[in-house]
Amino acid sequence: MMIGELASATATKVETVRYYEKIGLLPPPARTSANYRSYGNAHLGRLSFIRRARNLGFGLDAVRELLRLADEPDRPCSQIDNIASVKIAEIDSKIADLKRLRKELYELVSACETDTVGSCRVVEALAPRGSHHLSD
Amino acid sequence: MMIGELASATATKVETVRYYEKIGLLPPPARTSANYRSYGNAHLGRLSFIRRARNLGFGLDAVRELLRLADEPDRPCSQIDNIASVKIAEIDSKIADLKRLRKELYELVSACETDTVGSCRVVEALAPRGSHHLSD
DNA sequence: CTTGACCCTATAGTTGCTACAGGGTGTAGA
DNA sequence: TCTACACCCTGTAGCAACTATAGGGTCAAG
Repeated sequence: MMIGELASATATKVETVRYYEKIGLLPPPARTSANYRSYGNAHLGRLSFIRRARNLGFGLDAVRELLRLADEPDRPCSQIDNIASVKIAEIDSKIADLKRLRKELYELVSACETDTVGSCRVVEALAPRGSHHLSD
Repeated sequence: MMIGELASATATKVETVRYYEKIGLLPPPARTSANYRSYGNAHLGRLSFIRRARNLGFGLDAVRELLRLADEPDRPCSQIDNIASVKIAEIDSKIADLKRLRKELYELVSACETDTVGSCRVVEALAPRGSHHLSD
């Protein structure tokens, strides 16, 4: 399989595949006589893994760690669970943040419909406590 | 107020304050005879605004836009509401994404507690459909 | 009078890609 | 056979939004 085929099979850009190789996430494949990269199913599997983990919000370092663990099938699953659990906690806190945010923004938008910026609650709310305008 | 004081008052790093000045988000303050930046309450207000907006998930361009609008108190509030409404929609979709993610991760973690990586659901789930190990 | 905490500028590094620039390869049509 | 075109190669520069480093200046306290 050539790089373009691998890329489209995993919804990845060609440049990203080469980038993953450069940073050591994807092993260098064999080359054809024309120096083209030639991939097999192992590469497809590994790249799919990487892309799925990335979509789940893991950073490249976490992906590297997951791959390292996944490559040693005798390790206890709990090590992988630990990484995933940390990620869940992160996600929970992000969700909480976003909900607070949403509530704040929603209240601001519904509180002013015809006013001018001078009395806009959005602006007031973003200014520091006790202040009423940015140029105070 | 010196830069360090301003920074700690707004939970910002000193370098970030200087960075905001460099990209034109924060107006250049007066300087002392020793060429130190000297900030007043207007700067504190503006930086608080920026940090709060950033924490609310606005990108620097959106912050710039909000500041521009906030600086002209006669504009209709609806222009700011529009920006906020778009942001609310973005937040809703981010929350939905994160919830999906959380559910997936949670199911994986609760499905395997004592197994080894070889049969770990996390690894299987990350691998492409139909495959059972990365080096297939 | 020197130590230490602060300040200054300018530049390079970070993460995770993405986009050139400047070339080579391989196949299909005129 | 020529040539147009899609694909491949390497290497480097750019994006957001900072963060860190190098190499210096300033100032109050001991």
